Amino acid sequence: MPQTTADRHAALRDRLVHLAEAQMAAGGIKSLRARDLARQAGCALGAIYTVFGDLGDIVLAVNIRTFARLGAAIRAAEQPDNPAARLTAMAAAYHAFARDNRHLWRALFDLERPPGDRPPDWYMVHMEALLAMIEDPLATLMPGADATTRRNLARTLFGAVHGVVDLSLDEAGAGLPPTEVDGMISLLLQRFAGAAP
Amino acid sequence: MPQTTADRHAALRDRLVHLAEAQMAAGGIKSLRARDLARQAGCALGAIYTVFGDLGDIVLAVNIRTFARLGAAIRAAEQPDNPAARLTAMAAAYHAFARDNRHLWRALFDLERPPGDRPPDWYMVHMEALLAMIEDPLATLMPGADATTRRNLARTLFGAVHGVVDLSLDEAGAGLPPTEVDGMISLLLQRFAGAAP
DNA sequence: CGCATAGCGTGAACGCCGTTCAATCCGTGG
DNA sequence: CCACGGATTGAACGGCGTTCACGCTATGCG
Repeated sequence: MPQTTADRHAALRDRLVHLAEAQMAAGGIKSLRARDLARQAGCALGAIYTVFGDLGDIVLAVNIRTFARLGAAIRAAEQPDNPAARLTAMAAAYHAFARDNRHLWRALFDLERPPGDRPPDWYMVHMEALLAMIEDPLATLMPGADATTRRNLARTLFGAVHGVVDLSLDEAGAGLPPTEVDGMISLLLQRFAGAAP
Repeated sequence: MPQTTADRHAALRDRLVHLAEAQMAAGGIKSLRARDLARQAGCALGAIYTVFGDLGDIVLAVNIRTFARLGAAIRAAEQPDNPAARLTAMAAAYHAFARDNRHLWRALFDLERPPGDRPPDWYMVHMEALLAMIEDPLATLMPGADATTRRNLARTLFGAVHGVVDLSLDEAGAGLPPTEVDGMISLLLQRFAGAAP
């Protein structure tokens, strides 16, 4: 009994996720086609729906992997003792990851959920982990702040960095030139950290 | 000759843009259907393509109107003399507009352009006008900065505010609670403005 | 070993989409 | 009144995600 049904399903899942990741990295979410995946994976069109509910579920599976790589990239950034420098280093790592994984990174924020329902648990877990990494230097920076304040500040800083990176990677005209992004984010964070509370 | 072809085309354009705006406001870009528009406008399906190249062109026409309303909303915000207060007031107006026009506002940043080509001119014009409004208080705040620096700073601040607003309006888990957004943005801007150059 | 059966994989078919274009309609000039 | 040309039409096209009735195969049983 070398191949149970579950084994075959797991193998197919894996093949589909990797193929979808490659396709999304190359052409973005919108370039994902069920028929292309089936052909590349060597399975029938309908087989996809025996291991995933729909194409959106495959995107979610890819996003899990992307989130893991993003977290690793930020953790791998040097973490100076100086809290402001640490925030800057994390932001630079975030920017670098977004730039180097543009389509996969964008897919993280393109979850199209039916209106009003929560994001998947795993999304929250990864996101909370990211935000916790920001809260850490904040605790040093603002020893007096309570947990709620730190939580809100972390979300503010993340949103701010995310927004600057987002607009700069959209060639939409509102973004900074690529060479200026890290410097400007650094300035923003330095000024935030530098002002006395 | 009460109705030339051009008149009829102009009237149809107008009807289609307004219907598309209503539909997008209610259900977002993705809820726009050529067949719905044709039925509601009382025209044939093909008639749409006599006045617009494709559905994307209708979205662009709606976006022009949204951009104009956004600009008006921000100009209508009180403009205190204090530069930091002015930035805060503009950011609050931006947030309020985004909250009250969620889907139309989001459509502004959902331009799907073929990769590598510039956004339409009108987009740049409106965006530059927005950014110029930010540069104005910056000139007061940092008298020594040259034009390029001010331009980069304006884009940084816009991106930062945009990012915080964006994540908070996505119920994606990374955003601030709605009640905290204005306060946190204000704090961010105050700290930015407050630090000595 | 042969047969019945359960369940897995298949790909044609479904419904919906944006877009096109041959056919039709109609206002106009002769 | 007719003929003509541009404007309008909506059926048709190609492509999409998703489904499901069918056939195949692998397994348990007589």
